[in-house]
Amino acid sequence: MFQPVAGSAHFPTLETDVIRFWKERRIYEKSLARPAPQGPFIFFEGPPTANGKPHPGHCLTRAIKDLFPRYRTMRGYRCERKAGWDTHGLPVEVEVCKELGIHSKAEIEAFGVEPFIHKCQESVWRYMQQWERLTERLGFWVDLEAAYVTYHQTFVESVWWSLKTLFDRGLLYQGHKIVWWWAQGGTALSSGEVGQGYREVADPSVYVKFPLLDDAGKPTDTSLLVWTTTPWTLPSNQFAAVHPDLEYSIVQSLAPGDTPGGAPAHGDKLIIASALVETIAKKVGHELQVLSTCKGTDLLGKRYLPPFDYYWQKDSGNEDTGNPIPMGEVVATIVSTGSRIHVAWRVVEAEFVTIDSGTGIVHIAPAFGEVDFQVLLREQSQFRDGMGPPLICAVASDGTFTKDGPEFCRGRWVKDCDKDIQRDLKRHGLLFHQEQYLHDYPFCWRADNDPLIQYPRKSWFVKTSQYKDQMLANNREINWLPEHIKDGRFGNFLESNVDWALSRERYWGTPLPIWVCEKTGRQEAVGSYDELLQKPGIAGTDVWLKAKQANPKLVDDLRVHKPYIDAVTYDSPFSPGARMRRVSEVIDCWYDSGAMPFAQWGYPHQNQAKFREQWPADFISEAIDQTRGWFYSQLAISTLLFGPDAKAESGKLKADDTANRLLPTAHSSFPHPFRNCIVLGLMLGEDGQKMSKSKRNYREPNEIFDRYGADALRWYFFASQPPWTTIRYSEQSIKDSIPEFLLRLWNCYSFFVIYANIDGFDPDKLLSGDVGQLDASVLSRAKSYRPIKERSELDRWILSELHRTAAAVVERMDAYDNYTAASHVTAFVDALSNWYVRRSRDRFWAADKQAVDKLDAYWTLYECLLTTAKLVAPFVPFLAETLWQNLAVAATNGRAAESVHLCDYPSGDATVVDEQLSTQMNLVCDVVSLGRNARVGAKLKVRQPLAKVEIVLAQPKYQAWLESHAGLIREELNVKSVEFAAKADQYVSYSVLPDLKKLGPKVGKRLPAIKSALTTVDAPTLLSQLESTGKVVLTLPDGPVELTGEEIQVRMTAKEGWAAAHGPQAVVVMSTELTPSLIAEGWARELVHAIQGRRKDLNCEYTDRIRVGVVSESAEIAQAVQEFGDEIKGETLCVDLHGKPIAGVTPEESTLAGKPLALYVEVVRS
RNA sequence: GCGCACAUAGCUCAGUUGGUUAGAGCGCCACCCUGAUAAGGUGGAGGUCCCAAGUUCGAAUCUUGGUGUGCGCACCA
Repeated sequence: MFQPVAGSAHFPTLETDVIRFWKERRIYEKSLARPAPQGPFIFFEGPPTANGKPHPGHCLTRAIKDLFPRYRTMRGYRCERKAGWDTHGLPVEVEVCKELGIHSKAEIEAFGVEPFIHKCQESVWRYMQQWERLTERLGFWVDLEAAYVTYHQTFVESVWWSLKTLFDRGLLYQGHKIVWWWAQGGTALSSGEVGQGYREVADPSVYVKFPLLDDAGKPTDTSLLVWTTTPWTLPSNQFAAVHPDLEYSIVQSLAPGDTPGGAPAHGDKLIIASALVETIAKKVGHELQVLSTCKGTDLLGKRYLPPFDYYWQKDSGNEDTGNPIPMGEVVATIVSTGSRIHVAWRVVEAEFVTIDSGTGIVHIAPAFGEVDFQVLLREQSQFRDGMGPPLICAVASDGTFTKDGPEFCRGRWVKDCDKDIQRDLKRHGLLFHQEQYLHDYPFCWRADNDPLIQYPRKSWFVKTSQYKDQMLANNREINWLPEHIKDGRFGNFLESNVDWALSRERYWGTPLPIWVCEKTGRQEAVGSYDELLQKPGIAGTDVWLKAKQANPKLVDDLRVHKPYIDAVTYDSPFSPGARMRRVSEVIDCWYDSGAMPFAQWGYPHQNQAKFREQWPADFISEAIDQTRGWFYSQLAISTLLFGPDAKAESGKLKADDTANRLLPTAHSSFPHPFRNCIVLGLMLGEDGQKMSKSKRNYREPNEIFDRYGADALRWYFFASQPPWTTIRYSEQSIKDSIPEFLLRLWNCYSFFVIYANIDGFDPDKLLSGDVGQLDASVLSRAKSYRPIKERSELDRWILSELHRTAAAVVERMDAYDNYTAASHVTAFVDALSNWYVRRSRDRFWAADKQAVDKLDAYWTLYECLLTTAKLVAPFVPFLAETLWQNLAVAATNGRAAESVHLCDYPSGDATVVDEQLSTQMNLVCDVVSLGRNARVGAKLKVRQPLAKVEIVLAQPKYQAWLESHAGLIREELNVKSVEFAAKADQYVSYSVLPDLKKLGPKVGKRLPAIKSALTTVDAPTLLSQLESTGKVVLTLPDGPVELTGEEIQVRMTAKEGWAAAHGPQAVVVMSTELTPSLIAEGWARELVHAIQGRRKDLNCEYTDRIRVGVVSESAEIAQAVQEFGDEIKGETLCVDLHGKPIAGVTPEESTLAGKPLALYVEVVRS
């Protein structure tokens, strides 16, 4: 017996039952324990941060991450799913700061790094419960108990190992980086944070003269004119840059009062990009007379006097003569040419110089601009190490001028000095022009009034740029979905690769495991905590021990974090008596996530075999915002660590370095660490805007689950668009997936269960022994089960569709195309519901419970439902489980597979698929649909039987087949006979069209002529020609052309005046003549309809018998009752039908055949 | 500025290697069917397939240019 099924389902309730079932029976664990003939399917979980609330976008990610592992598991793979949490980073610190009401690093230090870290560690789990609930409620099967956590000691130590490996290979180095710096808070900001803080402000815009020097180093009367909106950077000027290809003009500034030819004032011959002469002349309001022009290249190397001379005058200290030499005079040898030039304050070239604004000559202050800094690096690289220009910077990290700045500025906030600097320039005759300039400038997002400045910080880098080609090669082997990511966004991103700035001057992160000798400055990387403890003269570990003693609840993992790890020092191997101290930085938390393929296992300190087995991933998925994030961090780390170089390098390292002997070799060919990656589109809110808490443009996931259920949400994600499109969150669409799919399947299921129980179709009795997964071979053992070949066409058809669908779904799912796969499923469920079940209803209702045809119908529908449950299991795991638990488990008294998720995925039996049958059934559907269409046109409702339907086929070959389905067509269209019109000229007009696809390549340019010729020639003539000769000959202006029957198509159009409709394959004509008998039958059908309505009103059971009295003055109704009484009784389970009122029964009054009708219906109580 | 993607019905989206009359669902209107019934079916209205040029016998589809949107990168001296 099947358990009775409610007519309408409340999916959220069913789903929570299923969750409980999975939990109690440990179904996920059992699914992992299944035999896995296909081997492992490896999945990596991109760690979310539990520090923020989950939103619908996370549901999409987690749904996709569930779909494919579930699918693969059913396909015979073993897919472990280790959860993970991203726990480090600035967002966590910010959250804690908010809570504490503090902002800056100074405030954190004042609060105390130790308690701060404790708070961070606690804060990480703030929304943990919500995440876990969401994960479970969505049906994302993932092992939360075994989750890796990036702050855990084992994880940190893996990261350390990898960093040590990179350090030992010379791939981790210290350098400078120009960062957006929040001086007041003492913190660098990420580009994302900077992007949030742009605001339009008015800054001073100054045009400054840089007097050129002659060969003797004396100022000339000609100056470079440079432009800047940050006057405070001028004291740190090091170069002036021009574009080599631009034309520059030397102009005479004719200020009011000056006269051409008169003695020019000091320096007022100016060099400006020719294209900007006019613009600048207009700005200053007087003429700039062009004296001569030159190219940018002609200016290269020319020396100039910087506007402030502190550094210019400063003792360079790098000459060995003993005599002080001011920096302005320092000369060094260019390695490549051997020539000696001044190292700074000269004109250099730069491609980024434009004529969009300014003067075409750019003031270069390398300390305060990323590109400026690049110029310095390039200049430095021309000289021998240390001989080139040093980085100069007159600003301290708190944003004030140091003693290297102009006297009037020292100790003052740089932006406050702009005015005084302008005044000073003016006094020295160097200020050519000044104005206000409106532009966007970044401010700190945490302190609106603090402008950010670009500032050089010491930073640690991973030399990723050296591995660009290998990363690109690795990328080429990855299967990206959608494909364009590979060469598009991700490929481009790799192309423009720069070294990874790894360090962060923060507190809550993986500490950079580098210890520095306090005396020599030499560095050493440490690969684990144990390794550290083995160091000679180890000290400072007591700081942690004391803290733990004082507070035993402290999580042990904190021992590898700040501030405890900072306290650990040891004897320097580089200098006797010196100590090794850790650098203060932590690392970018993206490195943590990118290290997860090995760090999740604690590799190589433990689980070495596990890592080798679970690497690289077959499948990962995240949204497109992870291109620069997790996708990149994984690829970069893996390529550097496990790429072709790694093995070669490891050979050179110490033999006892176990870590390096453990590099994975089994899969060292690209791609790694992931082979297939679905890049999800961004999810936007209902309003098309980015989802944001403040806008409230989405609903909490939990509310969605409670209202519609997780399956509705999942199906919406999987089936409504390819996953990589930008998806606009739509609650209505989620809601719609219920009637469109879930409920439709549910209806088939509930229909089946209702009638199977009524008829005693009980698999428990029909099937003996082990029933396993109730697949075809098991079912075929059952009593009353007949081979498919022996069943009716309708059964064979739906089973063919079923297996065809299964095969198609598997093909698409193997290609990670859930969208197309889902659309195949939808089409099948639609066919099952709207054609198979509907067409088979009479068979299920047949009186003879043992009729072969009836049992065939049960077995067919049963197999369809069982297989569909398996097919949809990865997509809508809850509904699938609900179906399975009743159809398979309950129905066999628990002998079937415990869960649908422990079944094999159906892949379709090709021997059951009958393509021809599909085509033919489509034709029947078309014909029926056209017939209904014709009825609508003639206003003949389907309840009114008609004498006949005439069908005109475009292709006569299907006639015989359609004839064999006349019964089906008769029923659907409610007609007495089906006929095929041979001579259909009275109903149909023909036209002949070219088959463009076939004809195009053959006749090319003559196609339009043929097209029009075919419309002018009489179609019947052409057709008879075709019939007799097998071809058609057209005469065109440029000669005759011969067309075969293959190359033309005949189109039929129903003529006016008939109840007819036409489609591409057929014209269907309904006979409109009504005989008294037909009319009477029509009334009988009306009566059946009315009686059925009554039954429903009376809440009759499906099996209740009734007595009916039909009281009407209409002779037609009486006639109908008399003539079709048996039919009426049969249809309505009526045991007694007469024309009299029934005592004690309230009649239903209505009108039928134009006369009042009183309908008495009474249930027969047994 | 550069790159990637997207632009098709009121809404959400499909549209296979270029091919005849561009589809689906929802919504709207009309009708129908109904013991699966808070479903189902049929029909209708609704499209300059973002614009322009080109290739082609033929373009929603290919090419080029443009417009708009989203995202990313760079720059903002």
